[in-house]
Amino acid sequence: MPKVVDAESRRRAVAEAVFRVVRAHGLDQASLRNVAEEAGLAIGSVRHYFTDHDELLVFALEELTERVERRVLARVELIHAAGTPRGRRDGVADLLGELVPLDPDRHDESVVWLEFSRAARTRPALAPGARRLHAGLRLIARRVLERAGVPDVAVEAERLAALLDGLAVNAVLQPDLTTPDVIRAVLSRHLDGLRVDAQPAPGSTED
Amino acid sequence: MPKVVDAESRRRAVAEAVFRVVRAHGLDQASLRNVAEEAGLAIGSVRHYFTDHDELLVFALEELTERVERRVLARVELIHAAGTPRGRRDGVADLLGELVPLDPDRHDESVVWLEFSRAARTRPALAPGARRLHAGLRLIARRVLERAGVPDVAVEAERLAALLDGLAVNAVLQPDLTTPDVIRAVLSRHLDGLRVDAQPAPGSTED
DNA sequence: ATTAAGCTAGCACGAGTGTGCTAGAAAGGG
DNA sequence: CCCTTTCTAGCACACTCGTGCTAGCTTAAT
Repeated sequence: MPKVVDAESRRRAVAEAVFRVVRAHGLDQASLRNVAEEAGLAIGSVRHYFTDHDELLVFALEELTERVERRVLARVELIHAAGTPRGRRDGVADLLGELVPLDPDRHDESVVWLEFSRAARTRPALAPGARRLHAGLRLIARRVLERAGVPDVAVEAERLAALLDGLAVNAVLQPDLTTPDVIRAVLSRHLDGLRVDAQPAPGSTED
Repeated sequence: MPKVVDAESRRRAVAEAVFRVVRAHGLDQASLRNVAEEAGLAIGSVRHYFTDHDELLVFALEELTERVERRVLARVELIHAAGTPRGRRDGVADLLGELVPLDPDRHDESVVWLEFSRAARTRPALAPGARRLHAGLRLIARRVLERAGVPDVAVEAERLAALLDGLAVNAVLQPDLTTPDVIRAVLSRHLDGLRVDAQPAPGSTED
């Protein structure tokens, strides 16, 4: 048999190249040729792992989603582990901080998120992935607020989700004005207004 | 002399065509050919009014900005006219509602705003216009909060601006989930949390 | 060493892009 | 009338795009 290459890791490497191109020049510049060059491969090689241009973008979007989900789930574990209300509040702040561009890595992630989400508006192939990310954020917001005993969770979850998205968008579009310090201050102010460090709601010790 | 055509109104008509194409298919589809067809003109005609593709997009962005500014300024007039605190609070709510996609027209406007702002990240020609819109929103937020006597205006203005941007983005990207009702509820909740209907700050009767 | 599969590399085609340039149509002033 | 200027229309060029297709390289099993 031939040279055996771990196909999945190769696909992930190409997805990384997609992220770099999108980051630097926008999603519409993520052509097969540009991505192949960024990945250090010939265009034919990329097409050996992805039948379609669409499939490449869909895979990259799934890759992004999984990466975010992995990070968020790790944070959820930490919150479960924390016993004191104080520890919980810090855990929540860290969890939400995970979803907002506080460091260069997450900044890049937000850039790619915005590019893909925007593209999904006019590219049907990307719509399911974008929807999943959107719904995931709302789910997290809802869970966090329920646990904290915040009233009117439906509206508050939308408000929190909109704030997080807004901060991410601002950091992406005007990074010199929306610095990590500003983001942290705004987020902290919002949590104070919600009294997230209050006692947990009754019957919320499990799950 | 020849057939005299009002050049400025013709440029504005072409800009409208840009908006329609961007709305329907995204900014990267706003090629000279597509825009010309949408405007019912030949590509050569469009190029008679715009030397460049960039100039066309920059003009369209300026047109969008002027439209928003006109609407906002009209609202500011109304707030100045209102005497009672109650009237002022309603005026503020209406002003902020002007910046968020509550009806189809403003929805389309938000779509175009997001497309241009995003494009400005990798297209230098659009950067000044996008920056102007961004700064304008913050200026309005700051002014409104100062008038309402909200403490810590710097952070609160960023929070309000991020919320407005986030609502707009969500309405653009997932319009079936982020309905006008949701937007109104979130905005109202946020204003309640700020106590915008409190007494105006001392020395804020002028300007 | 031979074989066959996975992999790499790239040519070719039709479609779409911005732009330089040109030729004709349209219409008010002489 | 004709002329001049604005406007309209579009050809042509070089470029990029996704994709169908093919030829050669690499390597593990026989």
